[in-house]
Amino acid sequence: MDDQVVLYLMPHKIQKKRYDDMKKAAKCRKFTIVDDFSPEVTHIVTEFETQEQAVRHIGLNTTEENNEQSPEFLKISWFTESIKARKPVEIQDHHRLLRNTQEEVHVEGNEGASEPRFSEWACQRSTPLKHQNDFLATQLEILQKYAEMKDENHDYSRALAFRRASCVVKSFPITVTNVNQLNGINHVGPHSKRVIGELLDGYCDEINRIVNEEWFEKMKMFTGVFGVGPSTAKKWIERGWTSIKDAQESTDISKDWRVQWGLAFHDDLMNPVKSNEAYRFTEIIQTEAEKILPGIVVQLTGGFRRGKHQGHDIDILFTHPNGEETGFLPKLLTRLEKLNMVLCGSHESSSFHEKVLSEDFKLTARGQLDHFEKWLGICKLPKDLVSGDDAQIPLSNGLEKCTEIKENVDSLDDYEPKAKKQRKCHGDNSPFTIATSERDWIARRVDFIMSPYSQYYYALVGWTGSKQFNRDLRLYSQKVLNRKLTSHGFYDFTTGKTLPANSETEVFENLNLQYQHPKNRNC
DNA sequence: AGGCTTTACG
DNA sequence: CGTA
DNA sequence: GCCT
Repeated sequence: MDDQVVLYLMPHKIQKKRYDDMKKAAKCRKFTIVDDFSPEVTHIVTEFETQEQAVRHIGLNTTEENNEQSPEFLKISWFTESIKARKPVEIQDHHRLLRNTQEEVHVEGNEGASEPRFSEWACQRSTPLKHQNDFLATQLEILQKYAEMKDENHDYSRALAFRRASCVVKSFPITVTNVNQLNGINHVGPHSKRVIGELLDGYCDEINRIVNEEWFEKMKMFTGVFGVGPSTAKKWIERGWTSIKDAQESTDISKDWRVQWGLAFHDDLMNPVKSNEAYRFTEIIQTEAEKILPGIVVQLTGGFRRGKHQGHDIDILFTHPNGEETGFLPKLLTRLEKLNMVLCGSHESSSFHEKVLSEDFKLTARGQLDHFEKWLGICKLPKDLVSGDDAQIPLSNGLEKCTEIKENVDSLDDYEPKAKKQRKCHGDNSPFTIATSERDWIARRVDFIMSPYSQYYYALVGWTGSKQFNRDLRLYSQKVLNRKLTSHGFYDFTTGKTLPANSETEVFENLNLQYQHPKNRNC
């Protein structure tokens, strides 16, 4: 009897250390325990609550093949009792997992009926752009930013804690009027509670002091420059600089192209990109992209995909269903340069390839690896394409203008020298000269990302964000599922394989999460 | 006490 | 270090 | 800072 027991302990929802200890304990007691699921397995032990959840995460559809001797699905309690008894104990009903007769809706010690419990994971909650606690969220994020900027010792992690508290109030279903409404909610601890309480009373000294701190103002200002992070900002403050102008007038400044252009076009780049502008730019890109590579998928991502009305840059993700993506981005950039829409930027290739994950060797042949590329830069967008502060401006306005530009440049195509001259023009003139010259365009931060089709939906989730939503998704994936989520895929440590996804919905299904619409990922 | 997303590129 |  |  005993030797017929083949144990499979599912790693999901178990912390790695505890999981290893449990396996060790089983081996010590001479249990037959396997690392991966296989048809010989007779006893599956898991932290999942229902058999259906467990089956989903075993991956293979095992249920079909061995009806005759289907394995037992057991709770951890059976495992611990068996460890204590030093032999597999008799299986009783309370050891078995629940069966999902109907999806979800098992109210667990929660009052009321349908009110879903407030999840500890932000990726399991809906976090809309417009929510019930704008003021509190904004204030908590001041504490977050301040901690991030100080970053003495481990302030970066304290910053995270404030951000999580902010995310809680952002997805809280009602306006918080009393701190006690947050009792028992994860991620809102004593410090955040104290702050919220004071804010509700009308005065919070801690926040008041921060917003009145000159250092904080300067840090916000300097880190607002493209290419300038906390470290550079601190150096500038130490030099006694108090305005962007001080940095612009300095002769001793970083030669990093981002800082150079970021300073020169600071005014343009501080001017928020409006959603209409982003949509129109995407259409232009779509038109050009299709000429270069028919069938290409062009997707506006970032905050605009989450329904934001303004943002600081435009993120566009590309893919091609037939895997013909190699070399596309350079061609697109050449085309945009001819259209006189490129100010500056840099290509970034990636060594990432599925083979790097599954096999343990690095390809050195660049051409083989350039499947996933990025371009980060600054584009020139016609001002009248931008000026649509009125949402009712017909789309054709922008597109006509675009066509006009294209025609002009098409005629230039035959005049190689002229085209070269144009490009050189930017090389000869300093960013500052260009910025102050008469011009009918505005500088915009733009990211282009090319993803292989096999990774596309993971890239889509990753590039749609928000940043906090991604952090939470990935942490959830690691802690709950023992799997690694990136914008390249969803990787199972135990099997060494990535799970494919053919839609954004499938990404969430793979994660065993309720689908969240992009507009509800504004954590 | 240890962990906090991801992790390569320029 | 800064960016994504 | 907050959670495990």
